[in-house]
Amino acid sequence: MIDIRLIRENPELVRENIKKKFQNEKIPLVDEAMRLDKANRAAINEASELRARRNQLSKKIGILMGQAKKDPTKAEEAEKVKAEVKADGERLAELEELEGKCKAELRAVMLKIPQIIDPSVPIGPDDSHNVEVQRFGEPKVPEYEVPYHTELMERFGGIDLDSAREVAGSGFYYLIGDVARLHEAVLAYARDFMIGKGFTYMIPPYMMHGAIVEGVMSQSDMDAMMYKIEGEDLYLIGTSEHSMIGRYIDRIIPAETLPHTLTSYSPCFRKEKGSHGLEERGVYRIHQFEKQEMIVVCRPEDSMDWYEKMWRYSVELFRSMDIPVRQLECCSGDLADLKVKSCDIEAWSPRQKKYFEVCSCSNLGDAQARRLNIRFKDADGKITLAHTLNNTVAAPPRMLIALLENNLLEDGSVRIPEVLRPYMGGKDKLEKAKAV
RNA sequence: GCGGAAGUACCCAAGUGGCCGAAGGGGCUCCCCUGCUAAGGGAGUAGACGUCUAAACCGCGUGCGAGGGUUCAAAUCCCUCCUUCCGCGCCA
Repeated sequence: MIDIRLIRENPELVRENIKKKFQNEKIPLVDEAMRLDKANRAAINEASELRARRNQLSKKIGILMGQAKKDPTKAEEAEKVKAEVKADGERLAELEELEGKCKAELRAVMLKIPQIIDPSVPIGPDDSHNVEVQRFGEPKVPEYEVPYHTELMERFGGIDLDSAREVAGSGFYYLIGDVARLHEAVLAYARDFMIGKGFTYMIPPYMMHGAIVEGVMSQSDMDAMMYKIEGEDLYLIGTSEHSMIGRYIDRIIPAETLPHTLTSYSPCFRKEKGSHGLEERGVYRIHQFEKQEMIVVCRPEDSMDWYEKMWRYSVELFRSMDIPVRQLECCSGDLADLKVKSCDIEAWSPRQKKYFEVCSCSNLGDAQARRLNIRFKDADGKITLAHTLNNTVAAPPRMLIALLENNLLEDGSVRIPEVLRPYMGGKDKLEKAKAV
């Protein structure tokens, strides 16, 4: 969401930005926004004049009513003034309705106009134009065969999808034994890794009210992703970002506490409406998974530095588990409307011989903050919109795929990266285990 | 979940329809006095948002937990919801 003042002052810049994002159909929205903004302000002005008049006259009535106790003629006078105020009532009600309508329509339009992207963002219409920026680690393909991840997990007696389907449907899993333990080990390690970077660990609510959901996501995302609790005003979170950022709605943060660098754990629940390809079987795309996330709320001038730091943390984390990764920058057309700049960290899959997404790092600039009214206040009293960023630290079910594939040994066992061993009771290998 | 009480500015708190954007106190900021560790006097102290403006000040509008309603007029009356506290119940 951009500042309406930017449209008032520099509509051409906003149109150019829309073109860069290959959303030409949205260009008329700029004029639409200007029109609504103008109508809105006209209504506000007329309505507040009427209100001012009403306030004045009402005060006068009050005085007359007081005097009427001694002088009955004043009561008549008061009645006259009452009639006067009442006469304006209809017009005022009309204007108030108009005001509400314009405001709502304007917001709807503004929500569709994309955030101004960073000049460094590569221009391209869709994800095929995303740009590989850099690789970290050697993407190796072993001589021996690398099986599908579910098969690997089954080898260690670590997964039961059949029962999960029966109990909860497709898109759920039972993780078992060492695989389940490894899953938690990754989370615990990721948590401690971020704490080591100075982030504050947080466990947020896993459910939230509809009003917060509407604040943190678009209606279409909401329909496609969110599970609602029947009969209650509660939704299951799709990522801890939802309740972590929701925490800041309508807040004025004391500037001296910035930046807020947080790392949150939560289960995530997603409907995942849409097609599931062959490569999305197993634990790749599921309705329930767990994730360690990083969230930064900072001053505008610091957000690009944080963006750089954040994606590098992901790279460092994955490299410490011997997983080759690359940084893939989102091009303009693939960049979500709220984002100023974003990149994915993709892990190497020796089986598919390609990289796949494991982390998504985004700088939302002030777009999310404007939408949710997240501001900070300096010592001199100046209030400014904050910048917000988020990035995945680790989402184990999916990243377990990369972990297993990249650490698979020729004998069919999986080496446990050293950093995870303390969380695995010192174990250094996953070995064949019987199913339970 | 049931019953009871409450929600007013940084904090405490008065205020049951009209000179109330809100008494009083504490705290904080500034000034004065006095000086020896604490006391006296005075002034200031909604923030925020919208609008107006080139911008700011000013003005105007909104604002007393949130949202509706009644009324010429709502902190005050009515309805719904939320939160907190105290009992009881239930429960990891």
